[in-house]
Amino acid sequence: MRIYNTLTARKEELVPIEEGKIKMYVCGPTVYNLIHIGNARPMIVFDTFRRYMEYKGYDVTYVSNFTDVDDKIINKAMEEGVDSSVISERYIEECKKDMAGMNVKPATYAPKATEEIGGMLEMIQTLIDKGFAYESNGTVYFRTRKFQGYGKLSKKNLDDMQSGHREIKVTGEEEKEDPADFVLWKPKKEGEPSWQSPWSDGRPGWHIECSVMSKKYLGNTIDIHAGGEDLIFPHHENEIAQSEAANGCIFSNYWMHNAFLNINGSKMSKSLGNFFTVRDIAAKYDLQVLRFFMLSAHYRSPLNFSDELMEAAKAGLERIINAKKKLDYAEQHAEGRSFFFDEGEDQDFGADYLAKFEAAMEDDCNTADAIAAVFEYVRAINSTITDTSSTALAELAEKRLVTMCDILGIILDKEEEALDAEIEQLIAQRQEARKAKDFALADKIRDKITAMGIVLEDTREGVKWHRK
RNA sequence: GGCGACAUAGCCAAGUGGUAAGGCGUGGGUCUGCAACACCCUGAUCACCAGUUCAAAUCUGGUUGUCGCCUCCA
Repeated sequence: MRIYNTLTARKEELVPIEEGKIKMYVCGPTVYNLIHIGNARPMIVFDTFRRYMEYKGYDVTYVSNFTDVDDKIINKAMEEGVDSSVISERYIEECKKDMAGMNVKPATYAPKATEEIGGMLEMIQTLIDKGFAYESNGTVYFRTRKFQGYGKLSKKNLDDMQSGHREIKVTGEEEKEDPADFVLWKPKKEGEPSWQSPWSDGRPGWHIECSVMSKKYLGNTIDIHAGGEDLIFPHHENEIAQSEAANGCIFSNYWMHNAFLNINGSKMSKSLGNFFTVRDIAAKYDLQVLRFFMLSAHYRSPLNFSDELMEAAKAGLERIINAKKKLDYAEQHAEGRSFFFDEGEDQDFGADYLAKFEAAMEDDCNTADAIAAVFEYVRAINSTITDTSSTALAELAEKRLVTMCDILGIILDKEEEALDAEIEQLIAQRQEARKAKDFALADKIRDKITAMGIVLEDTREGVKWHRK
């Protein structure tokens, strides 16, 4: 498998530290609100990457944190007059619901920053002891210039940055030795959550959290660290500085970053009024549609979001689901168990499409190309498999289709909750009317059923239906 | 000001040296009582200019345009 490594700026063969195992860390959300669809992109693409690696037989340890101590959480808590843990716990739960809806597998470990303070205190102390950090009035800063590799991920150098740097006068800023230094620990203000430390009662800086959680659950050197491209600088650059300075070894061998999701061509923001939470989308679509939509472009390309594109994604996904239904039907009505004589050339049906699918995934997780293979396979299924095919052929075809969709995290036979007795009765009545060639009545009944959100399909084999 | 990405049919999107995958949509057809599903047919010379090459969407230089990061941010 080849993946694009931000650190080296090229595609590289993925060689795990330990054969057959992948240790990866994906930066998780700050839980101060419902997650938005931009948050969903890394969750979906890296979950898909994980699924593919697991399909290939790798033992993947997947760590994704929740940042549950942060200014935004504290502000929200103050607004509501509750403890900040009330806010973070609430949105962690909501986030998990959204992830389930998008069929994102739970991480192997999903640590919360507030439960890892001990490790942070240790790492900060190590950095101070090694001369990479210093304390001033209770605040601990990282001595950026002391770390020689600083800028290697984002390809920035400290001197360039300075020229374009705006004047930022935040409290405490004057106490920095250098403007590029960043906070590892800061003292609490009144009413803020805090932990005791040798330097002050306070809380950790954002960057140190990930360094520590990665180290605890995955070790000093990991295979892959991933996240949104906006995290490259400063977050990931700072993580590298902290971890490598403290641990004395490479932090992560590969860095993967997904591009941003835009809304109607511009960046999503509350002020522009184009801000959508995953929950907003769930009100209108099955979240599988959102997932499918996200995978329709390469993860490193900017992706635009709009109603029109969601509708197109929905239509495409339905095409795949229809093929699965067709196979289910064929299996149930097959005329013979084993392959028929004239199916000789189909005994490895789908192998070439699966190969194409895998080849696409091998090339930096090219899901857009992989989906093209799925569609080509769907066409092949639709035009060669019928209810007169053998069960063996239909099952083989289905197995391969499901394999591909499992990797993409698409569930083909979701739903079909039992029909209400009422709807079932209506369908029966309509069939009666059709038999009697009373098509006016039949159409009237169908309109009624349609109004209930059910789409009927009359096929040679009988009436099929699905929810709109 | 510094760093970087991108520009492919109506829309979305693969393809990074050998004469353009796939999806949605449109139009035509087959099937069907009709509709839906499905199938068949239907569409681009790849922003522009110059260059390298037997050969470029694909490499080089330039032009134009769009976007991102440099500040909390997926």
